[in-house]
Amino acid sequence: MKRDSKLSGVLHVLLHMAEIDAPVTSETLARMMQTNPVVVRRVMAGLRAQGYVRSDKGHGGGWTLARDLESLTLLDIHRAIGAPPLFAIGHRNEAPGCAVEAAVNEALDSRLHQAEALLLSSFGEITLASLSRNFHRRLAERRAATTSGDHHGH
Amino acid sequence: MKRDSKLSGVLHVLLHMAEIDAPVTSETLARMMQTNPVVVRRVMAGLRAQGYVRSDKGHGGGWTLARDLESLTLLDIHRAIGAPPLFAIGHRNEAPGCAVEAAVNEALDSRLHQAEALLLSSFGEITLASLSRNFHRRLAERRAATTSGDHHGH
DNA sequence: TCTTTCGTAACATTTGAAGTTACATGAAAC
DNA sequence: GTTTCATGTAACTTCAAATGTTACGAAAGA
Repeated sequence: MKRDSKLSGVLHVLLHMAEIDAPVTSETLARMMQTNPVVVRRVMAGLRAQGYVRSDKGHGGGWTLARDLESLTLLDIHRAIGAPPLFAIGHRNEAPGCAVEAAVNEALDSRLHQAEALLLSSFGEITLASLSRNFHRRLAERRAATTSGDHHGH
Repeated sequence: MKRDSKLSGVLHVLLHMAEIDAPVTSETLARMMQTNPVVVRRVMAGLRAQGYVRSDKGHGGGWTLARDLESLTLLDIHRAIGAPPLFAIGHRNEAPGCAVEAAVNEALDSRLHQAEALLLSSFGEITLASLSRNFHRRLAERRAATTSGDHHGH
């Protein structure tokens, strides 16, 4: 079972867009995500439908953030890309005539739903802005490490 | 992304075996799980390796429970079938040179791990015996409903 | 009008799970 | 002992879903 990395890919792209502050083409984003422009458009379409990003055609066109990162959470993004199933496990038949099946499904489903609720609510608490801050902190650390390695430290 | 239903399938099978109290062939189990005998053997092999079930060849052979259902939890079963990934989402590259990627991965992974821990621990609290009790309760209810429908109620 | 860029349908590729076949091994029945 | 029933397992095939690709249309600016 292959893992869906749409969410992670989109987040990656959005954070990069926040750094650039000018329309970015699908072509460029595709290179960042190591994928294809068409795939980018496909997934970004969901974000546009929610008004999180804008797309413009023609010269100088491309994708632009339409919202403050502070106002966007992982949950928003997850929903915008179609709220794909979070879990890799589940049960087989939805309408079990078998009482054993029903008992198993009930037990599994209740725990799965509980875990899902927790996960989604934690997604709701993470803003893209906080991810961006985390990113900048890393950049700074990385720069500091490099500088000291170059014997330019104090 | 297709959902893995091994866990649910195996639970189904184990509960049925508990009812039968005689060796059950892969053939029979396969019919219960609506699959193929070889697939059954494949997944049951993991349970046998843990000593949860026994298999015997030849006439009158088949699969037998080797443990009290009270001593088995969903977590045990999950591990016995190879502890397949619980989540359908994840990130792309494990070794990100990109600081954005690192920030995104950290945020996602930490929440995912947290949710996973919760889910696994809840699996650890559900015994197969409790599932079996749930199953018998359902049977009784179903029987009661049928009886009253047949005008045999008091 | 020509180039750029998105929009999207249709098709191709890939990948991993699941299913299948085939044959070997071992145990009980006869 | 040999026949039948059952598991063990490797190898192969099939299938489904995700992803990638091609192709062409629409809109916007140069």
